[in-house]
Amino acid sequence: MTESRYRDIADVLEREIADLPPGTRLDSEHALMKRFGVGRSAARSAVQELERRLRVRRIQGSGTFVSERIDYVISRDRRPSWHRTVREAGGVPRTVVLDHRVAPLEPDCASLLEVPVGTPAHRLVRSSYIDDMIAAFSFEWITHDAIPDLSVGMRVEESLDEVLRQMGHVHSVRSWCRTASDIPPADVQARLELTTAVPVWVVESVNRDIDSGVALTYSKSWMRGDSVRVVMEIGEPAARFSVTPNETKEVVPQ
Amino acid sequence: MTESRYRDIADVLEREIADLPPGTRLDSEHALMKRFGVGRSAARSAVQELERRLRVRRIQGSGTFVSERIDYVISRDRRPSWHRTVREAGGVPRTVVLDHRVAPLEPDCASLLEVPVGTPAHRLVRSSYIDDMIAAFSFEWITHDAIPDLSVGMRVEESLDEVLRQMGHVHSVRSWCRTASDIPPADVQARLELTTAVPVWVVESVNRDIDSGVALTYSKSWMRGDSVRVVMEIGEPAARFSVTPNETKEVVPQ
DNA sequence: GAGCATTTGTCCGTATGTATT
DNA sequence: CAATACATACGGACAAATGCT
Repeated sequence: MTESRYRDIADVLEREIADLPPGTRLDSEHALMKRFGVGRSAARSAVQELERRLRVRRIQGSGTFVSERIDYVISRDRRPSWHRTVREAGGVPRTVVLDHRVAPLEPDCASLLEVPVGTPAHRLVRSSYIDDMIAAFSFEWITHDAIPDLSVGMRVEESLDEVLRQMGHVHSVRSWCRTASDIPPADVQARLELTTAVPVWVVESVNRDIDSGVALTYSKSWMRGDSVRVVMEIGEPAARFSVTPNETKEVVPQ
Repeated sequence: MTESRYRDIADVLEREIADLPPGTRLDSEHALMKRFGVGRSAARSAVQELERRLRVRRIQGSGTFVSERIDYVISRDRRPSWHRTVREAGGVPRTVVLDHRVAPLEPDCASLLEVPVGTPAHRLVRSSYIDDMIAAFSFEWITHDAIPDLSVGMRVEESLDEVLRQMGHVHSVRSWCRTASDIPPADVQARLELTTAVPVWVVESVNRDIDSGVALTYSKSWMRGDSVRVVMEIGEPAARFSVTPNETKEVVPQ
């Protein structure tokens, strides 16, 4: 492969920031120029390389910051809760309601929630953060029957899963889920504060009450790849196999 | 957001190549400079933007080519066959065996295949292509019981699923699967002919015989994001919902 | 194999624009 | 308003990989 100074610099920086807490600011491009004795382009390429590796995110006018990337494991038996998942990974979750209204369900949502088209349901639009860094953007539909006064609950508790438990007296579990990765549409890209077109996670999910089996919520979320690593599992649990497919012990032959 | 000429150029080119067959070569950077009346950096940035959008892949010394991106849908009821999936998407699949040996199973694989540690099994290392463009790289372990003379079958048929059907007389189905997206280790990155560190799919799968329930194969594959869009589904099928989570009808409020 | 043109990859210096603090 | 930091862009140069003669 082609030699490159910027890759060396990126490797050095990657090792350095490995132990730094998320949100820590890196040296500016100008500082890197002086430190490594290179021009602007090499210094800039190095930091962009780290951005491609999902190690940092850059904000114009502000700086380059160590990113926080948590595992978001989706399987039949895990609670469908953003807040819970983030906290278990050691991050501080936060969710902001951008819009909340009660509206009749469109055909797509209605069929997934197994109610007649036009049935009124809560419609939430929210942004989610990890350690105050934007991580996800989502639409959520919650059947009106599950919890008529959703807004009351959402004022004291950010986790939808928790609100449904405490005020709706239902325990939601994932009954269906579809995950992919894609270039988001421009509006979603803007919501995720992405300045360039990169793949993000698309997670759709239908949750039901564990006891009655009644469909409660349908959600469609976009998640930044540098915030979460979505891991999706189907079938019987992986016996004694490690959960992280990160480490590769196998060596490529020849 | 920041204005940029290169984004405009990228948009123009993206529309132009939308209808071109995969593998078609784009204009060189030099040609784009003259055509759009910009310098090299702007022309180059435009093509790199298309690369980030997974629309093209670039090969040093050769050129920039329209990429082929197929849907790879993983669910309980779909056949675990690369060749079948690619062909259904209109692409031409090809697989090359890099290494084939019979070796005793390590603990991890043995437990997933539910046989004693050290049981001999076939170990395949293969590269897979779509329209002669590298798309995937995988390790596969096949229990020796399922098909003792695997190499004979692999000489006439590239699809492992087909070989097992025709020579092993077993019909494999996915019993467990885990999918994620990650920056690959350097050796895998090289195998995928990636010159920069970008996220790729990691798909692990255990397949069993549909009749006896006996575990047949365990595989770990890496797939380029600009070759396949992995879609994974758990739970009951999505009713009348479209399979592609691409189109976003919802409008972001305010 | 050697040589050559083409194409992308890396890097420099410099300048200006834009967003944040 | 000023300073800082990232974003875009120009022109030039050389390196490395590819493909063809």
